[in-house]
Amino acid sequence: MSRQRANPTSGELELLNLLWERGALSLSEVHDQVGREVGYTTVQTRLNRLVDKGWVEKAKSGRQPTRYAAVLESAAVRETQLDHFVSKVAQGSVVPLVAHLVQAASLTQGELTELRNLIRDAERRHQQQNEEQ
Amino acid sequence: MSRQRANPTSGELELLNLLWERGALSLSEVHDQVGREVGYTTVQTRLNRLVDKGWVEKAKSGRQPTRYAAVLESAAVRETQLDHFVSKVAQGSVVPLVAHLVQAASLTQGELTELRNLIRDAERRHQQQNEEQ
DNA sequence: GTCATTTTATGACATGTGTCGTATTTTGCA
DNA sequence: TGCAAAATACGACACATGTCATAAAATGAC
Repeated sequence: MSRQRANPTSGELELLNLLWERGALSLSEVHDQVGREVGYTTVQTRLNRLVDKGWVEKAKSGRQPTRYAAVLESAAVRETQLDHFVSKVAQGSVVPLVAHLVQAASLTQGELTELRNLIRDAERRHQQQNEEQ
Repeated sequence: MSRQRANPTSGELELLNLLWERGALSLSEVHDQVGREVGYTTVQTRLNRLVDKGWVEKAKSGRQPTRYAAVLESAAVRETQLDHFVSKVAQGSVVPLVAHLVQAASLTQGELTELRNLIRDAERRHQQQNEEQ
């Protein structure tokens, strides 16, 4: 897996997400698992373009059909996209963004607790930095 | 302003952000304030395409040059984009997303407090729902 | 070994967006 | 009023991406 900077479109992400979730897949498997009607060779073309970009790898083993596997790390891509989102879309303002998230996304009790701990840790780090000065 | 669903590209957002921040601008003003080298007529074309989409409005008053103004509400667009982001990019998992935010974005003490309150409110709403059952 | 099925290679077209050049129109000043 | 500058209209090209058709090659069942 590679942590290279990459900014896939939402269509490219459609395929990458599949490969991240299910691991290396053959073309026909990808085609089957794309959850909508789309031509077989359409998927083929798109997958191969991902290969050209170095985001996906082809591996042929024996007589099995070639399997496609994600080269990029999902976490790295998501972080890149998030950073891009914050700077270009949210214009750097994080609070309204999170506000919408905790309201629109119906989070479980457990998730809310996790978030609370996250904030608490960040506040502690802040506290420490202030004391060090 | 309109709350219609819209999914501008990052290039379109470049112009929309300007109009949201500075209000209605003439073409030459937009051109001046785009923070990079780009042809005058390039900006013209892009702005007019935004008009064709109904996302921006042209208003000519007297002999002043036409002014372009955003039709869309910034908050609505950002929310739409965020929802899209959560479902397509983050695959619905909000916690790691917020985790990256509170770590990467260097938030102020005040912002952290706001976030903590946000979470607290959401937890209270949760609590109430449980009691009602 | 033949043949239907599956896999793979290639080429092509449409659309959206970014880019700009040129030409026309409008404005405002001398 | 005439003319330079500013504003506007319009067309064109490039590139990325989504879409697919067609054809060739590989595979496997008989």
